[in-house]
Amino acid sequence: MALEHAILVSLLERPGSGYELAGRFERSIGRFWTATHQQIYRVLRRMESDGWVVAEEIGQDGRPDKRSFSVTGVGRRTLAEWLRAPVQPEAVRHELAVKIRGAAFTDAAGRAELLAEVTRYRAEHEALLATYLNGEKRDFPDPDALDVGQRLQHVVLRGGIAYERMLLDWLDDVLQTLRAL
Amino acid sequence: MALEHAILVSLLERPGSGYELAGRFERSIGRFWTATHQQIYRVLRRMESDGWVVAEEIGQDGRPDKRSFSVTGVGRRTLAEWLRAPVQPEAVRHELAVKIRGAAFTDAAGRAELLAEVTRYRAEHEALLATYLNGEKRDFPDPDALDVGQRLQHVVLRGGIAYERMLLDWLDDVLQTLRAL
DNA sequence: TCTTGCTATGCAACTCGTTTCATAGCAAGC
DNA sequence: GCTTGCTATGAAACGAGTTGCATAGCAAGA
Repeated sequence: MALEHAILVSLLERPGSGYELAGRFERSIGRFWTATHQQIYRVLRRMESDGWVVAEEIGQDGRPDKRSFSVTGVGRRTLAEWLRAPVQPEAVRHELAVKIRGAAFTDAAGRAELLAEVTRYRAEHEALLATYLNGEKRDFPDPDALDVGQRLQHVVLRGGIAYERMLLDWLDDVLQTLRAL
Repeated sequence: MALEHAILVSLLERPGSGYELAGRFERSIGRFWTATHQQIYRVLRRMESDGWVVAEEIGQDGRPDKRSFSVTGVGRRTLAEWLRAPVQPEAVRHELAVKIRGAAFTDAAGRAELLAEVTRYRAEHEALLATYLNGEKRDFPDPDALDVGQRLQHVVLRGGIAYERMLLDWLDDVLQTLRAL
């Protein structure tokens, strides 16, 4: 499990409440590690009781109080230790690939519907690539003038961009293959 | 959940026992949908009681009996229905990306260790690409002489190859970035 | 001879992840 | 006035996935 560690990284980049973290997981970190607010709150409680993070109660008027978390020395050391450990082999789950192989066992109408679905899926990822490229222009306009953290964030974003480009090319290949059956 | 559907596809490609399925998930299907033998047995039992598959008891001498499963008409229809449904947005979990961003919060020694780990990880995926390319040469030597099922299997394999190539390029980018910090 | 490994299936316990629901006040729009 | 939506947190239940263990016979190698 690495949700704890993803949270540690996010809180080191900037302290924040569970709610704020959930928002970040929706937006930026969720690109490479997804989590719902339920998971985040549960894991945060465990991390707090293990002393990895501490909460600061912030009373707000008009809004519910929030608890802003920051990483402790223990949390930093835990992260450093995890960084040294080998990357776990990841569990691949590519539903579309299953569907494509499954298309061998349906009729022409079913394959036509799959083709339409792949087209829709492609458009979704084209939009995602566009937001990545926009984010890159916005956040990293001058790649030579970045600090260490920004350079690392940038290389991860480049990974997302490379992935989306590869995916779009492959989806074109899939569409051609389906049409040519 | 799509483990059921991955199993249906695999059993349509060729009927087999839970054990054989587990082997296929280790080797070929596991490239895009992982599962352990525990999951497979459990799901097979549910699928059997729902009438998606039927078992044929095969007594073997010297070895334990096995139950070979094949897909029923109900199973086929279930698969066809699932094929028509939209692809679910997948839960991305890219541990290495978390580690790379985490590297901003460790010292030079920690970053050196991460660099070594990325190098090891790269070698692993280089080997994986080699087995994909070998499999492609072996199973699809003449791309123009394939039936529908093989064409679809081939395009999925091409996806795997494209992914690994993209990943290797990106890992080179990561290594350069880490070295230049 | 002993260990390791393969075929073949399964139980039990646990952790992880998702979904649904609940509370609560405020702001914005219809 | 009513609904929708945002900030902010959490309980409860369920479903999915992992890990460890058990059985059992045979084959191969140290």
